[in-house]
Amino acid sequence: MKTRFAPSPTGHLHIGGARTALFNFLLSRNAGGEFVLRIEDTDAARSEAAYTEDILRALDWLGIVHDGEPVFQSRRAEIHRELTERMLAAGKAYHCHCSQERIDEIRKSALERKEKPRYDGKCRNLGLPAAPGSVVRFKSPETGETFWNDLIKGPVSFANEELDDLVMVRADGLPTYNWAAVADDHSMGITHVVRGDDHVNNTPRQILLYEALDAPIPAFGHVPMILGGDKKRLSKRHGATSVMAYEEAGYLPEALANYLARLGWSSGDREIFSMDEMIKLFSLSSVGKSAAIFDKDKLDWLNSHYIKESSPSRLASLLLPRFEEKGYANPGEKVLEEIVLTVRERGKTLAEMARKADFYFRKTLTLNPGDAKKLLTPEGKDILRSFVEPLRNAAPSDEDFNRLLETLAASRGVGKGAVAQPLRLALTGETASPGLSDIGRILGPEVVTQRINAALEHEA
RNA sequence: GUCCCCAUCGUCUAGCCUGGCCCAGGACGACGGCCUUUCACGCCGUUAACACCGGUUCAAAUCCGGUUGGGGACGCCA
Repeated sequence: MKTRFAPSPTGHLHIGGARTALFNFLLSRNAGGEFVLRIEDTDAARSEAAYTEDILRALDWLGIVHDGEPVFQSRRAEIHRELTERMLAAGKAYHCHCSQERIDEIRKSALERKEKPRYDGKCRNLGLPAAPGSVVRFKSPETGETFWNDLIKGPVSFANEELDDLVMVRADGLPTYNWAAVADDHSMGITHVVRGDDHVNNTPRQILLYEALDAPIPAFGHVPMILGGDKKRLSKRHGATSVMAYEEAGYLPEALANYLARLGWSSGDREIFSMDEMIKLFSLSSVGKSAAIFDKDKLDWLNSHYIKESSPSRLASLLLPRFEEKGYANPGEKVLEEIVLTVRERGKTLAEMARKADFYFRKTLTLNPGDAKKLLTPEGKDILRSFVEPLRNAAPSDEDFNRLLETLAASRGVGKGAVAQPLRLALTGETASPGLSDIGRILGPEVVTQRINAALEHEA
């Protein structure tokens, strides 16, 4: 088995493409086959090397590894030319001299008549030679039916009369998508073509091309689309669609990969899969046939699951750049890991964790006026003052701190929460935070005292 | 418009091929509760679906037909 992922470098690798790549990867690895990457860069105007880089980086980040070096379609012109000659020589293709204007006219009037636009075959039997500006068209069978048993959708068939004579080679000599894909998949020995649903209509054309080439026809599998919340094809307006945007937003690669796999594929009731487990369990027959809506909430859940499972040292090294970006000094591995431990279960993404850990690093805190007004009342400051002495020297253990809260609360006849909140605001600038004894330990007595004093001086 | 595909809780899905174990299971979310120094985490519980119509059958989410709805494709883009 040999599968491939064949993106065109005309944009970032997006969620849908990543899932297609993942399925190809899982399929081939499951069967012990090969998985290759082919960059379809025949559209010189829109292709950019930077996008190729992005695609490579994104696949690598997700843990989707291809075999061998990436293949660039633009460098296979010789093979394409050869195969085109073969088709021409066999009378399976012909030169077409119809002008762009004529083609546009045909399409326009067909649409006006509410018909399916298609080439009328004017040059089909003229035996025209190649000429400047001419294209090569496929002599598509006019009768019969093209059928294949889709690996995901099951039996699919098209009446050949629905298909017109597609352009194989453009006027500039470069092959069009359908022809290049067939020529490459054939010459590269691809056995299984797994791609997006939007290619279903190309498949009968491609099968006809294989037949004309007298080449073995690969198995096809069409993965359903990923939709946005409005059931429209997922696009930028639904939010982030590029894979690397998810890295920036603080998602773990295993979470995204797991989520993407479960979007369309399933294995019983199971939700959590490592890449190895997915490889072991994957099968195209358990990929659903219907489109799926991208659900960020579920991705978030998976991400927090994997964050909770990650070691503090891994999270610390992932978080460090986010702190350095804000100009904070590296407090050292040990402290960083302690900080991580206090925010690991409080953030769904690395970005959220960093945000919740921000107060540890700040030189001075900015108190929300509303919170300050509510908590730094004369009584609140009085409570705060009572913390000064006990916290002056060493940070108490969690147990001792809890006892301190109890004592303070009891002496005032209030709950522990009532005494903890002013201190929380003083130490973190927030009313929600990690546990106070952890914070006290990480900040150290000096900073704790300093922050309490700053809060005491705060004018409501 | 034409062609192709799809149709189970709000969402991802199991079950469908090989009808009965399904008055439909799991997960996310939402809601409620417990835990608790706050916020989370965790735990417990609740909510909610076989699109519709007809047929086959003793029996249909499961098989067949139709309807409706949704998506995709109709480029010298990929």
